[in-house]
Amino acid sequence: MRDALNRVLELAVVLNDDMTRDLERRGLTGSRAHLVWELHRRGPSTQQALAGALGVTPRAITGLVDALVEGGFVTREPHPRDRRATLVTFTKRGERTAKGLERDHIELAGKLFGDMPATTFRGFTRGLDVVLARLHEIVT
Amino acid sequence: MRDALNRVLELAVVLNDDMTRDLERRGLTGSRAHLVWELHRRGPSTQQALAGALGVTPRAITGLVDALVEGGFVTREPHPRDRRATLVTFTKRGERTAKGLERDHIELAGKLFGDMPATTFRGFTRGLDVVLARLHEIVT
DNA sequence: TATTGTTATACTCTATAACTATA
DNA sequence: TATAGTTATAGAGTATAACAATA
Repeated sequence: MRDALNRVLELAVVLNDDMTRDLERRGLTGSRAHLVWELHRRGPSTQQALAGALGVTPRAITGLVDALVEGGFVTREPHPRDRRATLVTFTKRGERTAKGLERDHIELAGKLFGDMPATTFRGFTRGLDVVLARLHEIVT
Repeated sequence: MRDALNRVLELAVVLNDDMTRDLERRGLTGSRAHLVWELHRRGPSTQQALAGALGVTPRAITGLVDALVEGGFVTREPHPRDRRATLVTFTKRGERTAKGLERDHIELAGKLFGDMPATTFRGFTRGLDVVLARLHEIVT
């Protein structure tokens, strides 16, 4: 069991390193890519909404949006009905980048699972579900 | 396949959050715990050796060791045969903490896998091995 | 000359708290 | 009063580069 946990942790680390390298190729850090990912799912969003989605404080969002504006990925647009708020909105480049992230995600899933025998894949995902359920019990 | 990747990523995130909470209870951050873990495996080590083990620069080790000395987990002892080097060495508290980390690790593995049916566990670990192998191919 | 660990400097991410403008 | 986002300040982790002491 300890070995299984070690391999799960190894998977997490190597996966993170690999994904980080891909993000850097697209001019993003992990945190900035996370924001781009959520913005892609939600459409133009207030910074409050993004803070909730990413689980960080509004102050952290200010920094991430500053960097993404600087990099030409997003703009801050005035909220149509609340002059306190801004709507973080993709530029063309941001849109392209978000779609690229999605392609990377699909491609990675294919590389990891694509040529895995169906029975192995089912066994893996079944175990994964059980582990995730246990983990959520622990956290609660 | 995309869903399987998403669940692997979810596992990584929740596992990391859970372990981080446990580390904080022991007065450690993730990076400092990583150093403690390696020191436990290797015994008293030079900062160069720790930099290699953790995959960071010697400068980063200086900061981590400073914090661990401050927290009473380790001391810097003179190297017996090389006056340039220091041997990072556990205090009693550091020793106890390292053993505590090991117990936490075993306990977590037990919670995650302990009551899993043997066939489910085997299916999971087999899939895990395949995924890890694919991932290491990708990274290479 | 090469290595060990330091200081100097900088960047990313995060947090809390005080503040401005608006609701 | 409450909310959206900012500035101010701080801490953790990391990197590169220049440097001192020692090998």
